[in-house]
Amino acid sequence: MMTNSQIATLLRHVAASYTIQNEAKFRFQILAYQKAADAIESSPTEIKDYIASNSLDSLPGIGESMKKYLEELIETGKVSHFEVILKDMPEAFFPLLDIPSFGPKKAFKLVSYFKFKDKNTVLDELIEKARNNEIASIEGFGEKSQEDIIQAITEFHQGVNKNSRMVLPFAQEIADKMLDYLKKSSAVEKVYTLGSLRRQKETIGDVDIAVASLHPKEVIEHFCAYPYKDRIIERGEASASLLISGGKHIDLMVQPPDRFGSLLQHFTGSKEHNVKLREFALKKGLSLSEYGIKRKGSDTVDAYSTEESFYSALGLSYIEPEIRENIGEIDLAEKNNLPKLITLNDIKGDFHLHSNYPIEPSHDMGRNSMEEMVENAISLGYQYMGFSEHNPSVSKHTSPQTALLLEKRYKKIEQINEKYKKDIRVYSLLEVDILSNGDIAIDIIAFDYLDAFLVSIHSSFSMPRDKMTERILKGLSHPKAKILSHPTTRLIGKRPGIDVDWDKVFDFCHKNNKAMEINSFPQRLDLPDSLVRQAKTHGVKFMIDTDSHATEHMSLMRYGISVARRAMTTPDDILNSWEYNKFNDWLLNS
DNA sequence: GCCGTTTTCGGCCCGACTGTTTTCAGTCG
Repeated sequence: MMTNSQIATLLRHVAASYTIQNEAKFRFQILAYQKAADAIESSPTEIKDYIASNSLDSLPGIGESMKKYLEELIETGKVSHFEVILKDMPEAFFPLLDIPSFGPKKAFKLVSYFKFKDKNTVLDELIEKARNNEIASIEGFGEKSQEDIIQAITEFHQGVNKNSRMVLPFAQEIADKMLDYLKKSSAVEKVYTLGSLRRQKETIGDVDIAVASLHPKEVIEHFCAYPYKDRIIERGEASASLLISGGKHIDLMVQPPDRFGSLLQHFTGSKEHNVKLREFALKKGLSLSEYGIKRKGSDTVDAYSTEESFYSALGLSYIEPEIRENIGEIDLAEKNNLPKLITLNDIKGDFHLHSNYPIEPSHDMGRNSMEEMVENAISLGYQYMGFSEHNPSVSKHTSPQTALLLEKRYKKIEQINEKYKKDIRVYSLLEVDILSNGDIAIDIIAFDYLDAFLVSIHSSFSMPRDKMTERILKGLSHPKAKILSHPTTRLIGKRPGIDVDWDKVFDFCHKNNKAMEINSFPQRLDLPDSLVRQAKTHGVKFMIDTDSHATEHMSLMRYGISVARRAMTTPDDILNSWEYNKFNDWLLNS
């Protein structure tokens, strides 16, 4: 079985081989293979599943030929066309491509020069050659590049065991620290976080920052003097880049205020959005860059101080950063048909809250009392909320004991409703395990003490797809089971999601008025944005919840909102943005 | 090799920075 990332690597190897064989001749094949590799790598759906559903060409950059190659790859484990392209490349060539600052040319030159043979030792051998001063004399290399090779491989070895991408709050913290630092310089007029952090992608590689200033030199000077840097990676007139601890980069770009709009647009990306946007502009005879817009045949570059004016000059309505991912947003902007995305202000309740109310749960309890969480919800302006502690543990309780615990809790929630009735409606919910056979962890005699419940998977994560799908559908089949909580169960960077026939689950949810949760915990963000998009096409509705185990977690809602925005959802799609009566009707009567 | 409101051919984003050069090639985003 090949993973998407392994397939992407294979395609990049093909592109690199083409580059060595004849870059000019294969120029556009090289681009095509790289584009296909990007698309596959960033796709959450396995290639074999695309093939199974015959939808491979829905991926941008996968056409007729690539489709055939991938089918051959999944079926036989190899592609004869690729083998012909790759057969003359030494195997020691490929590991070098993983090293930052190495491309195909440099890698091939060194491997050929030293006649490296072994892919397992080539990195060490190359460092050895550099230390022995055998590289500086090669044509096109020198003392500095010899040193750079040692540094690049060493840093690669240090960083390779770490998770290479950060979860959002971690990256935000790095960015905020730098923003505070930059604001100390009087040369800085405006400063923004851009790149994937501005687009609120679920994980962040590098932190990108833009500054508006009439004195770029001073700004770069100040930036490069950042006390928490490991070293300066590059330093130019309008941009610079720092390495900070953990192998992360902070990249900076500077433009004067009157060109800040095009800089924001350029540096926010995504790369795929920008490429598409520039192709779109070219057809209108316009060439785009961070400096502005150049009309064909003209030498002047028109400046735009805001992104709105930049997009408007292309005949497009403003595109929110979260959806700049080449997912059809440019077409929609051209037709002035972009959806009005959900915002944090639209949210009227949180439905996945763990208090410390003692019901001897199967998993971790919350830290705060029900009252504390209710008061926090009121301060957030919510109109309704639900407590959904984990069910009492199955092994330690008989079914009547569980019912008794839930009855007591129900009375407690009734008291709370009485106390806070002017401000908020509190529902009695529960997060109920779906056991491995599809049964749920509470008995029907407990249902009376619940307005509704969430179901979720907390065990037996690796089951065959058919069995797992059946398990989820069975768990959701109870009338009061309304929400599938953290549906994929993934933990970013730690645990992949479960294997499920999502189309089947989404169809079931749509037909039976069940909701998918968008869990806001930054390590979860589950459903992921791409599956939210997929679910939306089935007509599925969503609950954005925090899964809070303490009052301060309740502010994580913003990350779930980001996921929902990236999936182009509107308030109509998000149940907990609905007015109370409509929402109540869905929860209790649908 | 991909793609389409200039559609089945003939295009394909745009520029910064570095090191090794003396005008440019390679890499990156």
